[in-house]
Amino acid sequence: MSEKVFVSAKEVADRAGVSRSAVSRTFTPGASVSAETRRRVLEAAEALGYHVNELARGLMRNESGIVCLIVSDVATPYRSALLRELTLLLQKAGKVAMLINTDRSDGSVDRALRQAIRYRADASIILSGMPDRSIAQLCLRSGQRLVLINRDDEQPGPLRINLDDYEAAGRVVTAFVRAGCRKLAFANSEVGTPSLMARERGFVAAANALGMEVSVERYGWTGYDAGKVLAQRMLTHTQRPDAVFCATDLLACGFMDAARHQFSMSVPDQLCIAGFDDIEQASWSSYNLTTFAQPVSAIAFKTVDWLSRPRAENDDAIHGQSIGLHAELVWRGSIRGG
Amino acid sequence: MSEKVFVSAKEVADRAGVSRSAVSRTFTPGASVSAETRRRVLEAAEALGYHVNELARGLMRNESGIVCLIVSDVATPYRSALLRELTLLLQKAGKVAMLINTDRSDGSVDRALRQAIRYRADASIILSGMPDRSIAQLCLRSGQRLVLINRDDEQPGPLRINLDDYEAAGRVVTAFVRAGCRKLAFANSEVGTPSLMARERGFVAAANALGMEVSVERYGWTGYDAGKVLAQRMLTHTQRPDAVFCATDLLACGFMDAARHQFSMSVPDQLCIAGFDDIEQASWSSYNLTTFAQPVSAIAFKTVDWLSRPRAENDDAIHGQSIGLHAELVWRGSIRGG
DNA sequence: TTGTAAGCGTTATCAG
DNA sequence: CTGATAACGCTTACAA
Repeated sequence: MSEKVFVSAKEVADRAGVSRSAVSRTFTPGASVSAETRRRVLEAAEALGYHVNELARGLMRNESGIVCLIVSDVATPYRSALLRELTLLLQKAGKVAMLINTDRSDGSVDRALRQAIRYRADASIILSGMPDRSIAQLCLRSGQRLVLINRDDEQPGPLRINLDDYEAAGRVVTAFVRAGCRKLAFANSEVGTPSLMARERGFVAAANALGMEVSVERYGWTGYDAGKVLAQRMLTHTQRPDAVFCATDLLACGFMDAARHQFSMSVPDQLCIAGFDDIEQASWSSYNLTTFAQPVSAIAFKTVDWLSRPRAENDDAIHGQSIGLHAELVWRGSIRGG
Repeated sequence: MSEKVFVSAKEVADRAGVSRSAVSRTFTPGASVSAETRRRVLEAAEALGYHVNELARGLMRNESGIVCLIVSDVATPYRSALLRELTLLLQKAGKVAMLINTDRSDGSVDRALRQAIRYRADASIILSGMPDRSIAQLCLRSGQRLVLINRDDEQPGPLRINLDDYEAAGRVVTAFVRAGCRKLAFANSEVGTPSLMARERGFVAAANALGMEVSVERYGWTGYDAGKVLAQRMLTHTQRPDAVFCATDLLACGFMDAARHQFSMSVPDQLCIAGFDDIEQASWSSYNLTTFAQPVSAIAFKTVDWLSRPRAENDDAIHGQSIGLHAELVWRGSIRGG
């Protein structure tokens, strides 16, 4: 027993003694129904436990209300924070989020986009990875909207939101120099996404402009463990750095822990550290990390706002629209002399 | 321009010179199509960029492939870890996850379940909050499957997965006593969910059984900040505890930071601390927290496994099925003498 | 193996 | 304001 049996509009209509169109109209926001009909329909619906079938509605309206969130590393502080904001705003806008985890296997962003198409998602938001050009084009041709968050600005997609990683990284050089640091280092992961590389390039360039060399090291993924390993490598050099900019807060936490607990260095006295993302842990008093804040709310707001707007207005489908957001430096205690 | 125009099976059929049923059959796993027809359909589909419309398919099959994840505090380490496992396994099982964030406003679990019904979800997995009995019954009556993770065991739902919170909490008393602690304390939040309260009761009961009193304090939400506040309150008592069990790792991290940085206490020498959840940060060397591991993978596995199984087999819809999972104590450095 | 036709639960159109 | 009727894109007997 217990097959899936949902009650349909016809049953409600029968019970309320009206036509099925009347039922449909009752549940369509801007439709004309008399108060009396409406009342009777609502009553019958309540009694029967009727709920509009969004699948059928989507079929007719050619608009599913579904927005796909394509993301890897969901359990990471920054990603999950962005996820929280996005789902919240999407819901407020009457949309529903379909979450596609691209953690395992390669080319899974493409698979995710294909799934978005199969479910006739109104839009896809890509938080991780890069879609293949052809599949992205297919999405756009199908009339699906695409948002790329912190992806390469070269990637196709009608809305691209990017941070000023390069410039931000430059600003931290100034901070280090002001703190009296001379031997700068950059700790990066090997994943080499555009944002990460932009931070590295920006940091190195700004340092070079001041006539300083930067020792760069890359290892592993962008997590805590990689930060520890990076510290082990970089702090055993003959020339120990006195300031290190980590491409990510997670890296910074790992780096700091290793510096303190394995090399007995004091932060920020012997070593200044900066990170990027402003994850919650950066503010925990064990770390108290100076870092750049990802404007999570702003990113989510811009995204959903753009999605909620009518099509015609932003139909820059060929070139795409690019929004640049600013990463604010959050001063805490890991750089001397805030 | 750029209305949503997806290519339909009819167009593929026309191009391939076959009937539309042939197309349908080609994309239905166990259907009989000749190799030649199949090839031509696939070719046409590829050329046109055709993708099955899951909305329409769901309408016919009465099975959407959608599973709703109802959750609050997504950005929290434990929750996001569970989310990661669930989405991954669901995808592997050919399902797709719809994420409903219940952070804001009350009664939103009910709203979420209603949405699950509207999208004809095959199942809903509830990670936070409690559904109203009536709406839960409606889901079940509609043939939607319900899974409750770490909710009250009294709640309705055919699959309930729960931890042995009560017993686990008892085991930490033993650990504290073995470490020579005499003044036990329990730091809890005010949210009072069943799991949290079970930990508190289990801890107090086990301590009482050994003739020890426990000072219990409750404050705020289950986060880091609340942990700090709890420490400030509990460590200014005339009778300072020498061991504290925090209902959550997040609370424990906050508590530990406050104890060290504001009260200059050393952990575990002057104060033993235990937490619950085994979030990633618990293993970071600044905390090195002894804690209970949430069996995240097991939870996700049990859930998806149950969902993948045919209906008849587990149609214990009235009583529901209850799975008890064990929380393993992870020994680290925050209790003396591991 | 194939095509034809009916039907899934909606909404949109169009008379009344 | 209301009710018939025709889509929407798909699956699935049923018949060939």
